[in-house]
Amino acid sequence: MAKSYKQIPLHLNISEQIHQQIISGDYLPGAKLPSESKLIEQWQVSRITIRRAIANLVQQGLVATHQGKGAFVTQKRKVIYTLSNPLTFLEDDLANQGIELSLKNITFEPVTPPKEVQAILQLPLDNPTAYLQKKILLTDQEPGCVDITYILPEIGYQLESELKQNMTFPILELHNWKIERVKAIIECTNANLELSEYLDVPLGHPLLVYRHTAYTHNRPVVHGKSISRGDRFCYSVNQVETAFQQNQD
Amino acid sequence: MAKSYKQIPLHLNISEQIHQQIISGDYLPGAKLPSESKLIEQWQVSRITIRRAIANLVQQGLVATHQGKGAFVTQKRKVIYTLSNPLTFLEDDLANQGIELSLKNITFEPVTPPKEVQAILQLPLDNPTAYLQKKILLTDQEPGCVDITYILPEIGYQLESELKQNMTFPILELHNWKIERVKAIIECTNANLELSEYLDVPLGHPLLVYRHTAYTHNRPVVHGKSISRGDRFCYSVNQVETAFQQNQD
DNA sequence: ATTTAAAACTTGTTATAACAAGTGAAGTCA
DNA sequence: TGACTTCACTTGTTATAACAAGTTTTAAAT
Repeated sequence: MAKSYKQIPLHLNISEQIHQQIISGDYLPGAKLPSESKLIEQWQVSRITIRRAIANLVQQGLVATHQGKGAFVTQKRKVIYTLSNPLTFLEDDLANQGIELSLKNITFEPVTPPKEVQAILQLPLDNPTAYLQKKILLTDQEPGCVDITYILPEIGYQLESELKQNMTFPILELHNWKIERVKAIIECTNANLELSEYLDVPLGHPLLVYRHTAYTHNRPVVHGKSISRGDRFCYSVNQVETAFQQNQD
Repeated sequence: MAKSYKQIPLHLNISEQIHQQIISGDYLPGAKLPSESKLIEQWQVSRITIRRAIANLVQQGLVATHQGKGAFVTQKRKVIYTLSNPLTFLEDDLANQGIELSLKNITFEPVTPPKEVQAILQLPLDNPTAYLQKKILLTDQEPGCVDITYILPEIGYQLESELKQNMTFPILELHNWKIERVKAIIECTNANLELSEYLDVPLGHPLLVYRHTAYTHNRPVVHGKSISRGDRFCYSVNQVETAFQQNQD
């Protein structure tokens, strides 16, 4: 029979207690939690409740489950993106942290972008075409970031082969498209189906989004977003008082 | 009887289709989805599957549920934090966007901070005390951000009443603690129990974290984190080429 | 007419049950 | 020995059922 419940649901109670056990070191990072059947035995509740409790922990990023294997405490060492000069944005940064960076191209094709993107890139109304590139950044062989970028057609056509194998900004820099300004928005979301497959994370996993537009001679050249695993990445900012007077516009 | 399932689970199929309906405008922001019983009728599946499908949408931030009322499509208009001068960090920023800012103090007390914080604030080893402040920032009367900050004891003692009612940085500035540099990390997580109560969001809701340390004359004065609702806030950055040569250190 | 109480919605929690499917170890056959 | 199969163990999906608890509408009582 279904039992009554008061203020705090059972599944929450259980997940909070396991949470405490993880924090206190009863389960170290990488360790395997007891199997569902053992937890059912231990807590004397139904499987649905245990599963809900574990789902809570997964949602909080403390635990990751693998079908057929078990539930494991996640170990988080975050990769730091430094928000200073956009050109050194990634490669040097990651190299300094001893992280191997590789790249996998998913899509590279001319498309008609959505209205907002057409406006941002100032595409001609009679032929609003741009190259759409999707690529996955792998850090230490694991997918960590999806990059979805719209590129001006002349650039995309000219640099296709290089853009497919390298980071965008350095390649532009190499070919006389000097990036002088980047406007960016940092936000967070949860993984949808497409992203969860690209990044190998469960649906709803927290993700960091870096939406950017890069300018050369006050002309937008690329616009897109980089979506990183929130459990593995973060952004670093240095705000200096003097920057206030200098970058006023 | 339980039916077989192939690659794509039913609940995912359903949530993706509802997702499409939301995107295509069948359900506008703020609109109410059909009730669970109607969706069960519509899709000819069990309640547990419909609930799982809706849970997926909630997890992705597309839908919010209210017991006794229903499930509603969320309407997102994000508040923008500009990462330029830390002093104007919030108040001016939000005022420009026509957003009313108010503040609710939760905690203000002297504590012995954790080891990492002691080191960052360079507290004396024989008496490692600092003020711990927790406050909630409300934008347009709704809780949007939790601020958890450790403050040097002399500052906390002197400015207690003012810090309880105002933003931290402007108050410090007013009293000869000129903030010259802020080191910050931006990351994202999902809401745990404490944060979900403070911010009035479901467990696992995506959150933006701004971890910062502020310096006066190369001395750390405050260290803490601001945790904002990921569905309502984002950070804006302007990366300018010239900034590279100037802020080298 | 206003207030109160009941009823009819809604979503939230929990239990039991069965089958699907990934993983790894033990055992079988060549 | 080596490749294959089988089995036991794991988590994943779905169904049915009952009760808890907010919310709104309706009906009753004053």
